[in-house]
Amino acid sequence: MPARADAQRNRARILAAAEEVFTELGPTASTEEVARRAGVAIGTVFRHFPTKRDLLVAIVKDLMARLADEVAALAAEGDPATAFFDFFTRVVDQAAAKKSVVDLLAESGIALDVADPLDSLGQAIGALLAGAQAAGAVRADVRLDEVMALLTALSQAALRAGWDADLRRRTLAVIHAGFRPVAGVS
Amino acid sequence: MPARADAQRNRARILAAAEEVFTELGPTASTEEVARRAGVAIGTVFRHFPTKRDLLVAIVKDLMARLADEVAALAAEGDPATAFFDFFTRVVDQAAAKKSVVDLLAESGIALDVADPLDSLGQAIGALLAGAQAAGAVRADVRLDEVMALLTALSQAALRAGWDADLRRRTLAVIHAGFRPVAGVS
Amino acid sequence: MPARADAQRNRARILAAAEEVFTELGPTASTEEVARRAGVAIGTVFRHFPTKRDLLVAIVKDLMARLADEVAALAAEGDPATAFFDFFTRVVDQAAAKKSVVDLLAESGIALDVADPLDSLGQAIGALLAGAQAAGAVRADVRLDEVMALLTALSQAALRAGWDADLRRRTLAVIHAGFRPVAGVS
Amino acid sequence: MPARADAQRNRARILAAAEEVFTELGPTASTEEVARRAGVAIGTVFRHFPTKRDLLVAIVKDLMARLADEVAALAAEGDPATAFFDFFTRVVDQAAAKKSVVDLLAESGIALDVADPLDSLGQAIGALLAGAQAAGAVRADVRLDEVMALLTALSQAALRAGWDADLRRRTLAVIHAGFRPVAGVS
DNA sequence: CATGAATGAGGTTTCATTCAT
DNA sequence: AATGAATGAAACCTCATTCAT
Repeated sequence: MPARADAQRNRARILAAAEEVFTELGPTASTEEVARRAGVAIGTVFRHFPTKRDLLVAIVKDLMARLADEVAALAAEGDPATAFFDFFTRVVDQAAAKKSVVDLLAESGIALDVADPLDSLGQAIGALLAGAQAAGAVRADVRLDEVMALLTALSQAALRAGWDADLRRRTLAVIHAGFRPVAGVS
Repeated sequence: MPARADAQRNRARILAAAEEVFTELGPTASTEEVARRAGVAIGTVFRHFPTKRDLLVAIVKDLMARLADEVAALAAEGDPATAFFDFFTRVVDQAAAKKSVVDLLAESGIALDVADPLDSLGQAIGALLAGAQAAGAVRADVRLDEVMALLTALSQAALRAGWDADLRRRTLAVIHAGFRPVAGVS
Repeated sequence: MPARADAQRNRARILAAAEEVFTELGPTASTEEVARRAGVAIGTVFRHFPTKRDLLVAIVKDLMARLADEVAALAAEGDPATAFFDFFTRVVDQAAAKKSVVDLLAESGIALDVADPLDSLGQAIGALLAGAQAAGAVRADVRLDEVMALLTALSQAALRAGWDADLRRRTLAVIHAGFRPVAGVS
Repeated sequence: MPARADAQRNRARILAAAEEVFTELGPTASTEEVARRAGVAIGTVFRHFPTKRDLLVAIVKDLMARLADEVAALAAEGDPATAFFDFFTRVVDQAAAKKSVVDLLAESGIALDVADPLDSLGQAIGALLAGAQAAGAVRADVRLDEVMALLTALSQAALRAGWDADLRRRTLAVIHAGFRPVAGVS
C-alpha cells in the first residue's frame, strides 16, 4: 500500500490547516478555506472527514492528546506542589495565544465528555491534582470536576478581547488562592 | 400615534423571541426562526432591527439593563459582606438556566465594553465589590477587572452540558475562596 | 371639499420627489425613497399612485406636457428655419443635466406611444418640423418618426458618463447635418 | 484536466443563457432565471461569476469581442467607402433583433471604457472610419467619439417598441447623411 | 385621507456535501 | 485516492404592496 503515505500526509496537513483556520476564524469558518490552506481540494477534505463535525472532533482529539502528553511530562518531572499550578497557568496562557482544545470544543457545541475521568486528559490532570493535594498545596476537598470546569472556563475566556497578560495573571491569582488550603486549617 | 402600540408590542415580542432562540440555538440561529417564534413576518424583524447584528446588540443591551437593575437592588437592600457573593452566585445560576448577557455578548463577538467601569453594569458591580471590600469580606487587592472576567468566564461555562447545580456550587466555592482575605492576614 | 387642497399639494410633492429620485437613482429606486423625499408616508404615495408603474407613467406624462409647452412656445415665437434645430439641441442638452421624459420612459419599459402623432408632444414637434421644412432648413423627406426616434436615442445617450458638452455638440452636429438638405439639390 | 470540459461547457451555457435572459428581460432579470435556462443549479452560476455584476461584465466583454471580430472582417474585405456605413447599419439592425453590446453596457451602468480608443473594438471601428474618410465617404472632421456615441445611442434605441425595419432605415439615413461630406465642399 | 407597521415573495450570495472525471 | 465542478438548501436582506389605526 504505497499510496497510504500520501493519504496520511494529507490527513495531517488538513488537520493542521483546520486547527489554524478554526483558530483564526472560529468554527464557522468554511471547509473550503481549510482545503485551500491545506493545499488540497475540497473533495480530499471530505474523503478524510466525511463531515465538518468529524473534522472538528478530530482537531479536538488531536489537541487533547497533545495536552495530555504535556501533563504527563509535567507530572513525571516536576514538584507536585507546583506542577498543578504551573499546568493551570500554562494552559490558560496558551489559550490566550491560540484557541485551545477546550475552546473549540465548547464553541462548536460538540459534547465529547472532556471531563470524563476515564479520559486520558482527565486522568493526567487528576494525577497532577492528586500530587498537589498530597503535597498539601491544594485543599483536599477540591475535586477534578471543578478543576476541569475552571480550566475550561478560563481558557475560553482568555481568548477574548481585553484579556491581556496582566488580567490573566490577576484572574489566575484568584483561582489559585481559591485552590490553596486556608491558612490555619490543618 | 395610534399605530405605535402594535409596533411596540411587536418589538417586545421579537426581542423576547430572539432571546429565546439565540439562547437555545446560539447566535447563528436564523432570523427567520426568530420571526416565526415572534409570530411576525420576516420583514417585521428587519424593520425593527435592520441587521442581525442589531438584533443581537439589542438583546445584549436589554439583558444588561436588567442585570444592572438587579445589582442596584441588591446593593440597596443587602448586607455588603454577602451581597457581592450572592450576586456572583445568582448570575452564574441564572446563566445555567438561560444564556446570560455576558454569554451572548461573548459568543457573538460584539464588543460592547462590558467591563468599562463607566458602564452602568460595571459601576453597579463595582459598588458591590467596594462594599464587600469595605466590610472585609473580599481582599482589598481584588480589582473590578478580574471580577468581571471571572463572572464572564463562569457564566458562559455554566451553560455547558455537564454543569449541574453541584458542579456549579463547587466551582463557585473555589472562586469565592479565592476572593476572601487570607486568614491571619490583617 | 377643503381637504382636496392637501391632497393636490401632496400629489405634486410626490411627483416632484419621484422625478428627482428616479433621475438620480434610476427607475429601480425604491418607492420608500420617493416617499421620504416627498415628506409623506409610503401609504400616501400608494394612495395617489396605486402602483409604482403608475408613478413612473405619471412622471413621464408630466415631463412630456412640460416639453410640449416649450415646443409650442418655440414654434410661436421663433424662426422656423432654426427653431427645429434649436429645439433638438435643447432637449438633448437638458437630458444631459437631468434624465428626460424619453429616458425614464425607455428605461422603465413602459409603452406610452410617445411617437403617436396625435399625442400633443408629437404634434408640437411635428409643427416645428413642418416649419423647418417649409423654410427649407430640413429635407422634405424627413418624417416625424425618425425625428422622434433620434431625439429619444440622443436624449437617453446624453446622460451617460463620458458625454460632455463637447461630445454632445459634435454628435448633434452630425444629426443636424443629416437633416439639412443636400447642397445643390433643389 | 478532465473535469475542465464540463466546467467550460457550463460556463458557455451560462453565458449564452445570460445573454438571452438579459436580452429579453433587461439587466434586472434574476440570476435564478439564468441558471434555470442554462440548465444548471444556481450555485454553478455563482461559481463561475461570483457576482451578478461579474456576469454582466462577462457578457459585455463577450459581445464586444464578437463585434470587434466582425469589424475586423469588414475592414479586411470591403470597400472602405461603404464598409463604414455597412457596419453602422449592421450593428443597429442586430440591436433590433437582440440587445447588443452597447446596450447591456449602458443599461447596467458598468463602466468599461467602450469608447477608449485603445480598446480593440474602438480601434477596429476607428480603422473603419479612417478608411471611409480616406475614401472621401465621410467628412474629415468626424471623430471616433461621436461615431461611438451615435452607434451606442441608436443601438440601444433600436430595441424599443415601435422601431421597425422601416423606422430603422430612415433613422440611419439621417445619420449617414450627417456623416457624408457636404457636396461642393472639397 | 394620511400614516407607517406588517407582509411575504424574491433576490443575491454562501457553503456543506456529492459525484463525475 | 484526488480533484474540483455541481448541487441546492438556507441565510440575510429588500421592497412593492396592503391594511389597521
